[in-house]
Amino acid sequence: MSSGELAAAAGVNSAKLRKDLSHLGSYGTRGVGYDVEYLIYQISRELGLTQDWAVAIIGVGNLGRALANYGGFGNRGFRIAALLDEAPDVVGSEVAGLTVRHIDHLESVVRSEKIAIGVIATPASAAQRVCDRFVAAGVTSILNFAPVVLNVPEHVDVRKVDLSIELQILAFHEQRKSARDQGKDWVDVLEA
Amino acid sequence: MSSGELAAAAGVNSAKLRKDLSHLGSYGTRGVGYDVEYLIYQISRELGLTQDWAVAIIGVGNLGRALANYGGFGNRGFRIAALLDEAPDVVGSEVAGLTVRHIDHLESVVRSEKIAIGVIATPASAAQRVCDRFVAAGVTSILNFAPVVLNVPEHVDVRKVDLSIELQILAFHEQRKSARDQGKDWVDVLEA
DNA sequence: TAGATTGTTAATCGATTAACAATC
DNA sequence: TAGATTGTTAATCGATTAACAATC
Repeated sequence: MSSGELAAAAGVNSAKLRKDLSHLGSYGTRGVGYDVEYLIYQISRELGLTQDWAVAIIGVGNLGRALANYGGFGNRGFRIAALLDEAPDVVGSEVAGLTVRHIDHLESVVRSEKIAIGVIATPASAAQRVCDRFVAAGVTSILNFAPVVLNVPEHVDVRKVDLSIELQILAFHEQRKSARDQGKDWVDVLEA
Repeated sequence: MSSGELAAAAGVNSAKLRKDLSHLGSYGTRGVGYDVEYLIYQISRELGLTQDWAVAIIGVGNLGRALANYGGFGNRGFRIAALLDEAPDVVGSEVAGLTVRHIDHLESVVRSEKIAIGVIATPASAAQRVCDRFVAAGVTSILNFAPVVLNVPEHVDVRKVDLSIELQILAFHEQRKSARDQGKDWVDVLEA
């Protein structure tokens, strides 16, 4: 498949597509194009999707359960390897095929399961404490759903998922729509 | 407060900050700076945060419950106005202070509650059907948590929350870290 | 009036795109 | 060899930043 076809499918410029792909290496053939199958493999490898990543979820409330049951992870190389919680009525129960363990086992679970990514789905009040334990146990990638900004050392990556930001973006567009209906053209300036 | 101070706090260039603020209007005073209180109000208004937006959540499983109980929405102008589901054992139960109604009431709820944003937290199989009903009922902003790409008319905004993308970003960085440990310097090129 | 700081114009920088030599 | 398409260099475009006239 040529860069032109790929670019059209992706909705980008073909020169940009070729330049971007060239960062990964020289996987095309002049006069012929790209082997899509091979390209998918190379990109997946580059993005780390060909590896298997063990994930631990801390906090087995509604959000933790939703994450544990979310099917999309498995086929992208993520394996939910452990669920931990503090509440006695949750510890020991089975969720998404795993037995929930007490949070006291965090350090030993990180070691035995080789946890690469820690997911924090606890209330805000517990998040920093859990984070500190992850960091002390050697986890350097953390996904935080709690509505607090976590303090971590330089070498640790934290990504914060703030569900209300998505709503805010929609609300902003919604407002623009009604403003435009009222002939307030200035809103278009902000579109850019 | 001067643009220099604001820029330092936000970690951006002061000229950029001034230029960006100038898009909203001329809210600074030469020789003096900006009134932060007033600036916050103007920006909030611009972003639509001073309005009250009614939100309906369809699908009251673990994710729907987590969203309904998420505290962060209220103080940003979002009000969960309705929870709808299909399952008889969920309909009629109380979640986050609201009684779950049957999805048959979608159209009437959109009208009576003046729903501005529809949140789809159903299984993938039901998402498009729910989406179509939202659109037919006049909702033009949809937040989709189901792992499917929704088909909507031009004038409808859809935002898709894909939880595995956040994990993928972490995995990519995690891979970079270990690659760097092995002296593979090429990964740094991708950082840009 | 002198000092400070905005809003905006001009200069710089980086990213996107067009063009083309290399080559399948 | 002739046609096609890559990988990359050069040109273009837009966004960021520096500089400064306007003005509080």
